[in-house]
Amino acid sequence: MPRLTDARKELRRTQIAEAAVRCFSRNGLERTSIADITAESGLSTGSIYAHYRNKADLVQAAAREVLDKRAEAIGQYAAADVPPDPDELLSRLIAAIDPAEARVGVQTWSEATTDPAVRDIVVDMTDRMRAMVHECVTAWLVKVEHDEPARAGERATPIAHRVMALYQAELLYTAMQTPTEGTAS
Amino acid sequence: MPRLTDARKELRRTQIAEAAVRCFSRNGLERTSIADITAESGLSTGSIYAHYRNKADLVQAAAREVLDKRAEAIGQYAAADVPPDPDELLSRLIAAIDPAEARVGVQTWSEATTDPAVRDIVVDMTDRMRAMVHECVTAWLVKVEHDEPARAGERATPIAHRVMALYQAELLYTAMQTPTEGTAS
DNA sequence: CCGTAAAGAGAATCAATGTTCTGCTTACTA
DNA sequence: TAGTAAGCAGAACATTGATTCTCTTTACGG
Repeated sequence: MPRLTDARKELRRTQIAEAAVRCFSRNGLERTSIADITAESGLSTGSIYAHYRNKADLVQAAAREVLDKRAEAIGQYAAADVPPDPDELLSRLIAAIDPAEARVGVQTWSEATTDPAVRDIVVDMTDRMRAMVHECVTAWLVKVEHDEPARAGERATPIAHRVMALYQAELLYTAMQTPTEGTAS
Repeated sequence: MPRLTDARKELRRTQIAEAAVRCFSRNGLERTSIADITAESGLSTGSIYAHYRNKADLVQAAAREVLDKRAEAIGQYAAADVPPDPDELLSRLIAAIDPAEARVGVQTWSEATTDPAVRDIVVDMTDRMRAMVHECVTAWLVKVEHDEPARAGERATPIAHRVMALYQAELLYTAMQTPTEGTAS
């Protein structure tokens, strides 16, 4: 059967999703038309609908895209040999924030307040990120502060909560600055 | 000249703005039509356009409405005789969060990422709120911790920053829960 | 190397919605 | 208390934009 090979198909999907993220970052979720994404991706209407059921589907893909990338950044630190202390972890996370993605991230939060599908994605991703931060903090407590693992896990919970909260607040601040940042491709 | 007295006019404006906030809370900024607000407010299309230039204007009014109400809550604590310590302040602020307004608040953040007018409102309000928290923390440092005023103001800055950040994060969590909460009038 | 069925382009459709317009009603002023 | 200009209702309009349809092109399997 002569359809696109899976790899190529996935490539097109991310090509479209990335174009969508750029558009969303510029104009917001609802104010980007399919035509905008068409233009930004260099493809056509029909092509986009061949890869995504509809616009909502694309929004969800964009949400996953952005959140996934952020989760990835956290995961790296959790696996480090010498885990950073919470303050250091936080400032590294903050340093890794990309303004364009911050904007789409905040837009995603907004969408999550009314769209259950997006809400599930955001909640799930947030939980995963918090778990990773928790893991990282636990590792730090064990390796650097020499806590017992059990006690470390317990103590890590409120710390992870705070780190996440401060991180999200910073994301918000970043999204607020530089409202129309030209993201030339 | 037979126009509505200023008080009555202002009443209609808030009546419309409050209806708008309820609609936004349910369906989001872009997915509420003027017709929805018409129905929710019990008025008509023409009437709404007699009080607000257009939908963007209404969104800005709603943003001010929600943010103002939050700022008000903070202001009370700052003026208290026995200022609460930062932790106490934070938990009181959190306790005062209303889910419906939290949702609209988050939607407002999202709008601010692309609409300069809304952005200005949000940034301005956030700055004002942070200033109030700063004032409250300073008062606490002076009255309870017996710092000198100058030093207190300095020490209060990072604390106020954290309190605001944690508060905003909590607002986000609240907005995430209970996606479709029926707000019967 | 072909044949085929999907990918892709772009016009056409069709619903939704912001805004305006036309009268009727009412609240204020004189 | 009467006149008037605004408030207000609701239909009409125009535009926008998501989705669908048709046709052409292309990439893969045999």
